[in-house]
Amino acid sequence: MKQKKNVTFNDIAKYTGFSKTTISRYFNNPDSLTLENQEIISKALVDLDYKENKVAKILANGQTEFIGVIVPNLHNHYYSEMLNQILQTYEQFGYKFLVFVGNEHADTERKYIEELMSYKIEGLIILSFTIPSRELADLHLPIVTIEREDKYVCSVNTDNYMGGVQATSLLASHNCDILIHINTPTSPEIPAYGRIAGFEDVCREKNLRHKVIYRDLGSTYDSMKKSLSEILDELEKDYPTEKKGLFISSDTHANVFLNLLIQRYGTLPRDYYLVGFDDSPISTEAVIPISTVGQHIDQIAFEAVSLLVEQMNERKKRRPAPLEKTVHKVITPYLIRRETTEKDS
Amino acid sequence: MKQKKNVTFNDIAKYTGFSKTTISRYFNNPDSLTLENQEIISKALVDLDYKENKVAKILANGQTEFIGVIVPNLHNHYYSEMLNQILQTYEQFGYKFLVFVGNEHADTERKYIEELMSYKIEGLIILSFTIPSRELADLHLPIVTIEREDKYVCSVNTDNYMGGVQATSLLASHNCDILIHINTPTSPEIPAYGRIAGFEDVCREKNLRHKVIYRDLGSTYDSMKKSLSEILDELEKDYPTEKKGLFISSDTHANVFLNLLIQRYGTLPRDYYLVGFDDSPISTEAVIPISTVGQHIDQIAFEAVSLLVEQMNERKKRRPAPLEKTVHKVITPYLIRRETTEKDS
DNA sequence: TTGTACGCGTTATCAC
DNA sequence: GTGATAACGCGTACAA
Repeated sequence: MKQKKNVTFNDIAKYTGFSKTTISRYFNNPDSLTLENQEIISKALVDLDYKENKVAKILANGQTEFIGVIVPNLHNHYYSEMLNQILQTYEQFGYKFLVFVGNEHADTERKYIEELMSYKIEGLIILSFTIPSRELADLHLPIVTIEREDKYVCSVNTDNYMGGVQATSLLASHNCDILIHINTPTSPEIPAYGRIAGFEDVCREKNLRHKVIYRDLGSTYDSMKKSLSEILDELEKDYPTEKKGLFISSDTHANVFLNLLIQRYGTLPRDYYLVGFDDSPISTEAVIPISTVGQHIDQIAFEAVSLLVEQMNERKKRRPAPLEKTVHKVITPYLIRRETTEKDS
Repeated sequence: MKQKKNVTFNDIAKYTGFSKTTISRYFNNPDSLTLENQEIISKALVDLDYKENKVAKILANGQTEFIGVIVPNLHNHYYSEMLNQILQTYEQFGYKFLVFVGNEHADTERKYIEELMSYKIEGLIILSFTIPSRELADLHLPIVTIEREDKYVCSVNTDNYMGGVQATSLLASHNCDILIHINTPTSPEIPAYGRIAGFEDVCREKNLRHKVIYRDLGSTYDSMKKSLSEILDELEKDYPTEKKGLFISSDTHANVFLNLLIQRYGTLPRDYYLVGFDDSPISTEAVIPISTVGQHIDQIAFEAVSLLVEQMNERKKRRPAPLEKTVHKVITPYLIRRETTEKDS
């Protein structure tokens, strides 16, 4: 089967005259060998061109150093960038990632989780949202979710409420006559709901005229364009003269809305103020750079892996764990003022 | 160490009265058991809640079903979408992917490859371009590269030459007075060079006035904007009245150029025709949808994994392999006509 | 059709 | 400081 048989501890042992045990110790506890013997083994490794075999190591000590990851997709910039940052943590923690794309299909994701379990992953990071956290908790495996329903498991989320507050306050500071938030219908169970709550709270607190427009914009560019075009018509009709401050649920949507305005008026009319969400590339690359609220994706990824590593380490102790309550970390977002709010200022 | 000891073949064997071997056969060659006994074992699996352990399986038969993947980054839509499609092939081939982000640092990538080897990956897909294919070939492992220098290894690439021809022909069909191709300095060794060759060949063949502008546009939006703004100035100066057909190396760059024009003129001037490359989201989301050449990322990913699987299967045969020459598959791109060329038609 | 015995390459537990 | 020996959980000749 195998091309060339790999060099093993046995080969090194024979070559050097030591036992397998000593070779093992050279790697795991070198100080217990004399410097002399370390040298001998070190040389043998080179002579024989030894390559380590982590599979054997895993079977022997049970530590795979694997973390499973399930993302809904990688089209969405948020997910691909999050995966990017998660993978980067290899440098700090040394864990390897087995990645699956769930495509928002619960049973597929369950199958993936089973496969991951068979590879003895030590922990799991979940970005997909089809499987309830209740069910995830039953896996009895260290788990961290990111930006999804997280009642029964540990999680790291953006402070969406604060994001909503920041965006709304920015619009308010420009003295808009009417503040409008456009979003898809959102369950209060998921973190993104905070954006809506933040918007409403600021408006109420400051006693501002406002409105939330809930509408499913679809996932294709055309459906988004169609829905937003309708919304634009409504706004033009309902608030023809008012200075309108729009907080739109994502930069992608904000960009479509902006393009509609440009196509209609050749420029961004003075009575429109726009803020998006995510600080995704499109917010920079749009004809007119879009003000937005950014999530610290790098921090979130790092905190998620940290939180997971903590749990995994706890598991390895002899007295397994005090298993405290589920931890929910929250990362504060940042506001970026760009031209859709700071016009020719 | 371990929470609860896992149920093993031994446990099932004791429970059912069979031997471990029979249990193993139940999974790998069930037909060799009587239906009756299959039932008994099947029931035992449920009773004991058996979960398979692939790590042990690997150590025993050497087949990890792991494929290593190294991408330069995941910011770039092309890479994240390619990874997306690669991961999807799990459904057809069952291979799991260990993914690393190389960040274009050769030594880091070498370290990652070593780590991957220690996990006994069966094959490797390389999208990063820092390590020469000569060196990759020396790993003596099934390898497929995608869209990079591939002299000594198998690869799957887009037919960049054809892409260049398509883009250029489109511009030519609009009777542009001058055709211009903007690109970064590109080595003839990498597939993307074909775009330049295709452009030049079409222009020469049709005897068209043309020019290739080589310029490093940097990687930030601002540097791109700055460089392209300079190029725009040059074009305005050199070809003030000519109908200009621009083939730009990527949609991202084409979008920046488009935005510059819009900012300058409020609309896309009638004497500018633009074609980008990649069919990335920005080409659709731009103020004016950009004509572009699309790569069949799904096909490329599928062919890459297929090609790899072929090599891996060959390795498992008793007479290892006729090891033919390296295979280079080529996928034809598609042209999308959008508003930057098909104006009000 | 089923079982025995050994191997896969490492770590862990004792001894010495 | 070092070495036997037994796990780890499964696959596979070979035998019956």
